[in-house]
Amino acid sequence: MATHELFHTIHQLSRELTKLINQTLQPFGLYSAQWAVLFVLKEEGSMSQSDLCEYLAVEAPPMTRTIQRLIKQDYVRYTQGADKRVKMIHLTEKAETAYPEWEQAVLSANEKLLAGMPDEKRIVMQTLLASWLGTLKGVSHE
Amino acid sequence: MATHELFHTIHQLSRELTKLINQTLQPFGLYSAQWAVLFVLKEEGSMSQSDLCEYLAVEAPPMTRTIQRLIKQDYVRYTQGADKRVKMIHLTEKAETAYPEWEQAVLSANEKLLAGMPDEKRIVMQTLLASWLGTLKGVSHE
DNA sequence: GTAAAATAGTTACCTGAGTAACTAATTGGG
DNA sequence: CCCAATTAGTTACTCAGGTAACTATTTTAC
Repeated sequence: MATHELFHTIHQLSRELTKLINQTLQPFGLYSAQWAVLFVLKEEGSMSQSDLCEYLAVEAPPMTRTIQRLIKQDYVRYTQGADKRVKMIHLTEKAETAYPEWEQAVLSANEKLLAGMPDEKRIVMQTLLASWLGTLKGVSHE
Repeated sequence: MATHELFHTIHQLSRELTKLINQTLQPFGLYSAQWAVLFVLKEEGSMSQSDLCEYLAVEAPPMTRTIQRLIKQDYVRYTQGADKRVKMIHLTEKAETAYPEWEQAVLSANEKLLAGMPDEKRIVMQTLLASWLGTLKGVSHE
């Protein structure tokens, strides 16, 4: 039973997807981790940094770094909430303006990545993977 | 069509799997990337570094680093081939001796990671993922 | 037979993510 | 009310992977 093959396939897929998304974003000076944040902020509006972490299932330190880079590029800003510990993150005008172009590039890349995969298969896969991830997250908390 | 959700699930799975394998290997002072190399060398015997790269679908520089760490721990050694550019990598006695213990730990971890996943589903998933990866690798070469 | 192209590995530097240890602010218990 | 515990975020350091540029060999082509 070659379980390691399954794991290896998943790692490779993850790397391959990131690589191709990064290639897509390169003309805009963005990277995949930044795009994930921009995407969530566009969907959800203003969010605290820890909410972003939870949403994207990432620890706090990588999020700090990603946001600092986005701030440097003036795509994101924060405002202090009533709770002075919290940084509420939101998109800048500059990001809102550029967003549609980014989105179109990413959407068309996604399409290419899934070309030749019938919706039916995609949904089966997504369902299986999501349920597996769910049980895994349980395992690690024991 | 939430394709980003599928991608996000795969990234998370990849990270979660690595995390749990690293936890399993920690008592032995090993990391997942090192284990992958040790496993292949055990299966295949002596291999050149570039063959290892190809087999594990990893670029040369990470492989150099992983092997250098394994050499430092005296789990691996290289001998120069007829072609002086090539380094043939092989396990040391020390690694051969310790291997069964490592293997058992990893196998039992793998079982835990797949607990609750019927073989049938696992195979469907593996098949879908592998065929997707295959087409993806084609896309990036265009 | 030698100069150019290809190949194996390394070095330097980058993204992405993790843990541990820290600071600053807030909440709760006595 | 005030001190302890918790929470939000940062800093420092690590692993895993990637690209670009390099060295040292080996092939290939002329």
